[in-house]
Amino acid sequence: MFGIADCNNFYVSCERVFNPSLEKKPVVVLSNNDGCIVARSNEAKRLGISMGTPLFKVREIVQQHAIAVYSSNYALYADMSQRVMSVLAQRIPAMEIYSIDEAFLDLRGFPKDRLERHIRETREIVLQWTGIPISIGVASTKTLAKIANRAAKKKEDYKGVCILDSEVIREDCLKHTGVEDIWGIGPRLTRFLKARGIFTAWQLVNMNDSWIKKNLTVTGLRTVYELRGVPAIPLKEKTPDKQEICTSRSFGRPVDNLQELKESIATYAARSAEKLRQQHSLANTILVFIRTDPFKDDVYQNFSILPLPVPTACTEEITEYALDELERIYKPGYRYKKAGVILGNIIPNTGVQQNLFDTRPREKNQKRMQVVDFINLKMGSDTLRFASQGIKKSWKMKRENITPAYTTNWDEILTVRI
DNA sequence: TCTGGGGTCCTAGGACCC
DNA sequence: TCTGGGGTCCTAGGACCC
Repeated sequence: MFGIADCNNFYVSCERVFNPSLEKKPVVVLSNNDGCIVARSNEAKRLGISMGTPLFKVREIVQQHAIAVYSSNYALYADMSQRVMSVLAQRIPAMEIYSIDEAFLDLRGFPKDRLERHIRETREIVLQWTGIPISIGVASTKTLAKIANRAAKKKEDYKGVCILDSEVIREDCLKHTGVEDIWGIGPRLTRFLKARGIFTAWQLVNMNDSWIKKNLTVTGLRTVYELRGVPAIPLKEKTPDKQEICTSRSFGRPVDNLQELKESIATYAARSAEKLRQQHSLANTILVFIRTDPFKDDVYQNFSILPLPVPTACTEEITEYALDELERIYKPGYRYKKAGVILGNIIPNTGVQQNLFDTRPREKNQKRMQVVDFINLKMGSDTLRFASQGIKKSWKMKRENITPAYTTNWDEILTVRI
């Protein structure tokens, strides 16, 4: 059996741990730059606020019902996530961390009579030790476990745990699951299926394989197998190295000059290089992109890809190239809204093909980066940084209503008065 | 006024090879 | 009038996930 543990309204739950007065009240958390709503408490969901709505479109409802609105606090959420995952890891033999708030659990070989009790206890312990409520779905495949998880969240009487362990329950669940709620079926396939009269998961699993493969490709066929109870998506215990690393942000205000764009690109290049070194890899290509506000007239967007002469993870070198590429695509007279750097063609940093005409002091650079990373790990990120990243960064993203980094910054630790 | 960020996987089609 | 067959590799674009 597979399980999936999913934190309920995760970002909202994190905020509530440190501010219990938010319990039972409508709360939402915003995306970066305070743009869209990306997490909602059950109370906010009931008020009809849907996932991904831009805040400005629901301002009235927010005011009318005094919904608490928070900027994203990723330092806090990432740390809380780690706590939840480490508690799960203590109780479950193997797992795959699937996202910031979800983990697939390997429950193979668990005696059936002890399974439910163990899962329920695990849920209690996570709540008690971290303050985060979770729901757990269990079934014979990942996709079915996802469906069980939805049921665990929706139906009160499941009390947060749903185990889908008989044919009768499976059939009943599939009949009550719309195709749009299947893991792996997105908006486009939903439209396609509904146009052909297929509305439920149960209808989908009864279609024949060749039709599914032809119209939904092999990924769709895998999903259908999983819904039938045949595992087709394995558990990935070890997170594979990233093949592509992207750092991009929208600006807090429009940026109309090259100097500030350069600061942002240097900042994103440095962050990307840091992620690259963390997984002991090197990049072969750098992509830089800039764009104006796509919701306004007179849009300009462009990108430039540079293949590197020698694969690298050196911040200085990556920044240098990235800034060159920026100059090639920058057009004056526009108000830019977003920029980013993507490193691609990533390879492990062992056994690198050298270049005969390379003049860079590679070993020296590598040692310097090691020192920079070490200091930043010990003294806090960005303790040492390149001057090209700018000092003021007045273009940086908007986060007008952010809570302190309670658990990761000594200066922002929670104060309790008794 | 205000609209996120970071990924993976698959396929079709073009370029190229013998 | 007639113009092969069988491949690989790469890229862009589209789909999906949270």
